[in-house]
Amino acid sequence: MNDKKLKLVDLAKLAGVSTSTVSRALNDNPLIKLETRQKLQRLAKKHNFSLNTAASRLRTQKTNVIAVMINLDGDTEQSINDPFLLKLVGEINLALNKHGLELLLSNSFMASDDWVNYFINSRRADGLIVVGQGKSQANIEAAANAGVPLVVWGDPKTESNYPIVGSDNYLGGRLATERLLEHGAKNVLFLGDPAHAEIGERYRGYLDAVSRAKATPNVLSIDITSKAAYQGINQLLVDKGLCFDGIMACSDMVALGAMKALKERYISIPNDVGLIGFDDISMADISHPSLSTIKQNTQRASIILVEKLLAQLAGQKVNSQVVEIEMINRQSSK
Amino acid sequence: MNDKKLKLVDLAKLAGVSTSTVSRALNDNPLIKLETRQKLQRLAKKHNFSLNTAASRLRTQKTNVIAVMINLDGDTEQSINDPFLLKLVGEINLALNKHGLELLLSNSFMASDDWVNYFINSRRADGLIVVGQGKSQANIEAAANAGVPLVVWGDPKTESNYPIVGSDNYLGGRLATERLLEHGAKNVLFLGDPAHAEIGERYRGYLDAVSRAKATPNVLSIDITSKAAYQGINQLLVDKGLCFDGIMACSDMVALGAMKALKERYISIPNDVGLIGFDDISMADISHPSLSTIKQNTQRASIILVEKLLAQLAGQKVNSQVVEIEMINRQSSK
DNA sequence: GAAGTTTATGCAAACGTTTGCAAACAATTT
DNA sequence: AAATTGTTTGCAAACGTTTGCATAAACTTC
Repeated sequence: MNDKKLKLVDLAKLAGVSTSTVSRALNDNPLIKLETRQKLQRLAKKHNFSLNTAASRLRTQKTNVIAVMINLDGDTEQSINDPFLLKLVGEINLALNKHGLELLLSNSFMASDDWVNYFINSRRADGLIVVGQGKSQANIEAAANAGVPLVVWGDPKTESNYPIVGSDNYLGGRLATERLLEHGAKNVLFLGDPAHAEIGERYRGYLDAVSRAKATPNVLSIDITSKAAYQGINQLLVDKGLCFDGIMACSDMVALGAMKALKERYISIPNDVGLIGFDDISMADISHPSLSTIKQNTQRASIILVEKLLAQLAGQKVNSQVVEIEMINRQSSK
Repeated sequence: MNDKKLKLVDLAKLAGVSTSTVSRALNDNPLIKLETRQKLQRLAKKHNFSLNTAASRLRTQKTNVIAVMINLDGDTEQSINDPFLLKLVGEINLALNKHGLELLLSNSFMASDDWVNYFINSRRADGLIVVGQGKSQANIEAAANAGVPLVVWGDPKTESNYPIVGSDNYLGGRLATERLLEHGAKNVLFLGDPAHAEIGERYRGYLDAVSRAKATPNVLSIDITSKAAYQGINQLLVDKGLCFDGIMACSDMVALGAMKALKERYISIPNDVGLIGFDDISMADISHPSLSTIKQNTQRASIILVEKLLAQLAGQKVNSQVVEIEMINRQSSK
C-alpha cells in the first residue's frame, strides 16, 4: 500500500487553505475563486485523492446509490440467472452510470420485506428499481406508500400508486398471436403462467386475438423456465398428440424450451407448428430456426427507468410509461 | 412516510438506557446482560429500527460491501450482457448474500483506472471481485500491489501476485479436443481469440491434443461473441468450403453462433462436424442439437471466490485455486 | 477616507454510529 | 466492614465530510 489515505484536511494543509475551501473546490462550488478551485482540483488529482463516501453520505444524507432488486416469487424456478432479467440489470447499470450513480444488486431474499427500512432509512440507497412485478405487488405497494422513491419494471397498464415502465404486453400478445393466425394456424397454444402480472396481459392479448379469429383458446400453464416448457410440451404431446399448430410463448426462454421438445419429435417449425416468443434475448437470433419474437426494448426502458427515478428524487410526480415493442419476424413463424 | 426515522438515541430514550448500550445490544455484544440485549432487540424490531449504514461505516471503516467488476476489454463486442458473465455475477451475489455482504456492480468503464482509490480509499467497498482477466492484467496487478483485497475469476494457472479462481482451461481445451478426435474428427478448428488469457489456455490444450494425434492445428481467431462466430464460420465456408470436421469453440455463445451458420448450410452436427463449447450456459442444453460442452462450475467458483476474499480481509494470504470442470456430452459431439 | 458592497475564505457545528475508558453496582473474599 | 473482584452500564471522543454563518479582504461609491 502506498502512503496513508489522504483526507480533506491533509490536502488542505498541503495547499495552505481550510478544509471547507477544499471541499467546496472539489465540488466545483462557485463560491471559491476559479483559480483556487482549479489549483485544488489539480492537487487532488495529483495525489489521487478520493473522498470518503461514508463521511460524505453521513453528512449529506445522500448516497448516489440505487438499489436494483430482482423481484422473484418464491415458488418459481425462474432464477436470478434468467437471461432476460440479467440483461435488463446490465442495461440499468449502464444507464445509472451515465448519471454517476452506482448499482447495489439485491434480491427479494436478502433484503427484508420492509424495504423502507432496509434500503432507505438505513441509507443504503437513495432509491429503488424493482425488476419484475412478480405475482404479488404487496411489497412494492407498501414501499411506495411509505414514500420510497421507486420505479418498477413491469406491466405499465397495471393500476398502481407507483410508476411502472414496461412494454405493452397486451399488444405484444395480440400481435404475436395474430401473426400466427394469419399464417394459417388454427389452434394456437398459449404457453406460460397467466398468474404473473406481465404474462397475464400477454395472455389477454392472446385471448382477444383468438376470439376475434373465432378460434378456441388453449393454455398450458407452466413455470416460466425453458425446462418447464420443454417438459410441458413433451408431456402434452405424449398425452394428446399434436393438438396445436402454433405456440405463443410467454418468453423466449420458454419458446426455446418448447422448440427443443418439438425438434426432438421432428415436428417442423414453422411448417407444422409456428412459434413466437417474447423478449428478443440474444439466443432468439442464434437458435435454429431463428425465433420470431416480440422485442422488448430493454435499453430504452432502462434509460427511462432511471430518468423517472431521478425525477422522483427531485420531488416530481411521475407516471407509468409504455415502451414501444417491435415484432421481430424470423424463421419460426414463416 | 410513517414517522420520522428512528435513531439509536431515540431507541435509547424509549428504553431508558444509553446509546452505547443499545448499540452493543444490537450487535449482540456479550458485555450487555442477556436480558437487556433481548429486550432491546425486541424493541428495535418492533419499531422497525435500522442502523444508518453511513454513520456505521464512517465509524467502523468497514462497509460490508464488495464491488464486483466485469472486466471487459475496450475492443471487444463481448458486453456486459454476456450470459456467462452475468450468470457468474448472479452466483456471486448469492454467495455474498450468504455472508451478509452486499454487491456493488461496476464495470471497467465507470470506475477510474485507479481501483485503490475508487473502491477502497473512498470506502465504497471492502474488497473487489474482478470477473475476467481480459487481455491485459495491468490494472489488476497495480491494484493488488497497492494492497486492495481482491480476487479474480480467470485462469488460475496464470502467474500472478493475486489469487485467481477458475477452471482448468488447459485441461478443458484438451479434453474437448480429444473427444472430437476420438470420434473421428481429423481437422478440428479452434474458434476463439487466443490472446485472451483464459482462452489462450484452452487453445494450448487444443494444440497439445491435436499434436498428440498428429493432426494439424487450425485456428480461426474471432471476437468472442456468437455473432462474430456466425459470421466467421460463414465466411470461412464461403472462402474455403468445409475444411474442418470438428470445432472446439472457446465458449458456448461462440459455439452456438457457429452452429447456426452450419445448420443454415445443412451441414449436419455432429455427423459432418462435431462441435464442443465451453461454459455450459443454460442454452447449451436447450439448443438443438444440444451442445456438448465443458461445464464451468460457477456456483462452486463463486463460493470459493467469496471465501478467498474474506480470508484476505481477515489478513490471510491466499493462493489461486482450480475449480474442477466437467465434460458434458450432448448431441453435438456424438 | 469612511461607509457600504461584493467576493473569497475560515470556523465550528453538525451527521449517527462505535468503542476505550471510567464508573457504578453486585458479589465475593479477607 | 473493608478490600477485592467481576459484571453491567454510561460518558464522551472519535470517524471525515459539508455548510450556515461570521469574518476578512478587495473594491465601490459618495
